[in-house]
Amino acid sequence: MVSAASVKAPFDREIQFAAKKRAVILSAASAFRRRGYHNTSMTDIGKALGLTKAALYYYVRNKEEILFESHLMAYDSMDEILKSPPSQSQNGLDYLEFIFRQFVDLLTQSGVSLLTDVDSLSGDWKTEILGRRNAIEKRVIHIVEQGQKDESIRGGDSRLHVFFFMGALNWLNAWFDGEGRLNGEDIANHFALQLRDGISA
Amino acid sequence: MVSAASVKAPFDREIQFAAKKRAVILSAASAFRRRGYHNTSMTDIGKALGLTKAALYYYVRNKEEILFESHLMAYDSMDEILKSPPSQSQNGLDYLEFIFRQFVDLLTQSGVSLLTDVDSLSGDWKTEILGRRNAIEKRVIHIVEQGQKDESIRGGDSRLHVFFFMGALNWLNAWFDGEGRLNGEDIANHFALQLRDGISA
DNA sequence: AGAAAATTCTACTCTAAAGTCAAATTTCTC
DNA sequence: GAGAAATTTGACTTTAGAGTAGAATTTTCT
Repeated sequence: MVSAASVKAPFDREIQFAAKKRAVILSAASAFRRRGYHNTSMTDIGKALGLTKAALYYYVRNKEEILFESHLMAYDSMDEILKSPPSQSQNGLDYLEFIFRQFVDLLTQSGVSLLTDVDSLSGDWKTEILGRRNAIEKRVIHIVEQGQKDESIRGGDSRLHVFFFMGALNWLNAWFDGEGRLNGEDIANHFALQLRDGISA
Repeated sequence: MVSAASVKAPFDREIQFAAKKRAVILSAASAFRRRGYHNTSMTDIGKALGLTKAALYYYVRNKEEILFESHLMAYDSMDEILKSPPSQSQNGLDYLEFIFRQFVDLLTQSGVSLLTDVDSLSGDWKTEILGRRNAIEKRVIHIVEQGQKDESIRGGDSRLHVFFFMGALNWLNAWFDGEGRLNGEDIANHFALQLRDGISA
């Protein structure tokens, strides 16, 4: 169904503004991922969108806000993925694989990027982002521990289990570029298997 | 045996200079790892050694050289590790574990850091560093392929196998901090197991 | 001790890039 | 199509931090 609201969207000022702001963040995030936050100037970000640097300041307060929102966007997506609960038949390992696959898809299919440059954020912004990352990590660790309880996942330090395959995810984000022989699905399949075999009981 | 050369070292000008330069690089590399290249100023680097910024320029041409040498230092260590050949009894998987353990030890025990900020290098320096990284990756991929041949490692895209656990290594470098409950040996044991189980045939 | 070499410092300059502002342009509303 | 609101721009200012020069200090050597 096409809602009344969504039909009106193109004429709604706020929605238009939000959509453009989002485009700025997404485009910048992609550049940050490829070249790094500090190697991407506001002029670069503008140019990629056919704008001058000054126009960007109509959408964001400053460069740091862009970095902050880039991080948020990634963590929002991950939170979204983590919302879907396991089906009753699913043991911990299966559920973990299910989540992990979606993480891989997120990074390979949607334009969302996992950024590493948290230290370029200051004060509250940094605190919030670190908090979000931590919460996600905790959530995944919890899934692993569920799996250890139902004996689908082998024992051992659950955090170390998680750090290992989350590293694969972060690294994937760094080398994957959308071109090349490897497509997202192949990677997801391969990684899912390596994840399973690495920690299954 | 203490060689004549090493006894003389403290009086040898060049050796003293090289040792100090090395200390600059190592200290800076550690700061780069923790806070990032661009969030570490030359003044910071100097302060950590009880020097002013200007004094650093007695040892290095510019900041970029420090980044370059930091990278080199890590890759030299990894090359060193990769030099030891497998023993005749060792299959591909065992040899890979042997190498991987030493990589983990390198990052947790010695002060060496794996940096990610390659894009802040320019021209030849960037090319060289990317080349070195590539060579190491190739070498590790080759080990995996040996393991696939001797059937100790399961089939599948060898590069993807490697990307997975090399991601764990890079990520380890980002979160490990020397304090905390987890010591290097525990991590090495855990990671080695997860590596094996993830790809063994 | 005194000269020479090595090392470090103070006090600058220079630059890239972030951020600002008032004016120009485009888009929407009636 | 006129006026208002939204968007974009060119031409600035500002700033953090890299890099430099020459003097000052420390170390080494005879």
